[in-house]
Amino acid sequence: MNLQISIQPNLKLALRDPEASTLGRKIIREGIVLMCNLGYEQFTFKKLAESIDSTEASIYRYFENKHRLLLYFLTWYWNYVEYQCTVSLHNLNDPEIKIRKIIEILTGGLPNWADTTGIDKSALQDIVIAESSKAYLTKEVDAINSQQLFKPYKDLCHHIATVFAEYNPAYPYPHSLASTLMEAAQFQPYFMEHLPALTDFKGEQRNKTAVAGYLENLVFAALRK
Amino acid sequence: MNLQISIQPNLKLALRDPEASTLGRKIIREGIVLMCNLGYEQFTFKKLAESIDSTEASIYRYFENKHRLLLYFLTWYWNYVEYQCTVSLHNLNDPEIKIRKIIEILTGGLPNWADTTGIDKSALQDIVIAESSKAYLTKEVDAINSQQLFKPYKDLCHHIATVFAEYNPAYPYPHSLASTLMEAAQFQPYFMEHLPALTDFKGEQRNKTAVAGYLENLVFAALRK
DNA sequence: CAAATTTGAAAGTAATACTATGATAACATA
DNA sequence: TATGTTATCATAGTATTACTTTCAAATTTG
Repeated sequence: MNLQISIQPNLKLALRDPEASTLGRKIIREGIVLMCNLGYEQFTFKKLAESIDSTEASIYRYFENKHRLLLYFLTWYWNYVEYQCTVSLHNLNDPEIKIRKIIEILTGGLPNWADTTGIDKSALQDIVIAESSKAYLTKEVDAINSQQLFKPYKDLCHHIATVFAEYNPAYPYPHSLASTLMEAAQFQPYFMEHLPALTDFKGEQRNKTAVAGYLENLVFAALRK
Repeated sequence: MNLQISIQPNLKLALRDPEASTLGRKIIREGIVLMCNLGYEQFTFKKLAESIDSTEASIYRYFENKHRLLLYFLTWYWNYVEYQCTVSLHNLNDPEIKIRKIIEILTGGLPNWADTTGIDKSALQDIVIAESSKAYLTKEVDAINSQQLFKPYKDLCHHIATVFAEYNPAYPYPHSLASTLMEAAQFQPYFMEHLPALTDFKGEQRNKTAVAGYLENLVFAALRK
């Protein structure tokens, strides 16, 4: 059996569906690698055009600007995480185990399991860690939000909050705890690598397991009945 | 008695001390208001020059680029918060009360108490909320860090972690909890305003007290002995 | 095969992020 | 008060970014 899953970000994000053409797919796949390497600020459509042997104008036919392309990447990622959560939690009843699973998914990097997409998940995860905040920390946030473009992120947050409520229905802040968890799962590994003074993870344990330990401790403490 | 406090960001941040001249002080004071209004991306030295009736070139004699200016603003802010914590915690013995005070300071906005600086603290706080992450989420992070330019932020984090350790010496993640707290104290009010689905704070309670309640609950739960 | 669509190639524009230079104003010292 | 120093202004200039436009060639689709 070959499970074909297709992760399709909101169509409003792109001017035309990039998964429907060779050029479009190259924009996404090379774009992820290039943005990961250069960082959002240094990344330009011109550089991407060069690296895929195409032109700036052609890329502009797919995406209005690089902020939309970033949103497309992030949407892809959050849809993928949501999908992973849905699959992983499917047969589980115990909310405690569900929460552990969620934290594992959020911190664990994406398994390349069943990957037929050709998307470099590890590069994508690096983009999510380093550039996510730039998606919403902009003066355009309200305009973007009113187009529902943050829906996958909000849906995942709500999904997690629902599991928290299942674990402890009396806890008053499930959504805030979920968004704090999602943010911390990005920031703590980044701090661990670049600003270790902001964490308690020492050099030798530079692995995601340590972060997961901290987050589990935090979440279960907060939710304790 | 007139307490004169002077908050001086790291000198390496500026090419010449902006507090030592009229123009320099205008760059800081108007710069804060303008960056708050336009957001980091739309803010330019040219626009700032126009709004203070000076020239781009003159501003470049004070700051290498706008990222340094942002760092200067943030450093000012974190030094100020550190100072406030030092003063507020001075006569307190009970670590529980200290923690409540810290959360109040982190979420409460800056009182304009004893203000002789002419700096718009409320605009500065908006910059901290919306633009802080852009200070370190850049490919230059390691270079900047090696110049000690994140020291005030790291010092405050360590200060808070120390109070956590005082409250519960056995807690294994005081620094990560401190950085998570500092980040959440910025993000939750931002989410409350722009992406309320990521929080549990409803429209009518759009005040910082609600966020403080969530953060106290979270921190004390994590630190529970 | 014809028509429609996509892409490439090239050029152009406005704004950004600087750098350079010479003139003038302010200021400090002798 | 004269003189040297430094800060600021005014202007101009460069390279890059973030796009837009146009037209021809290639490709896809009906």
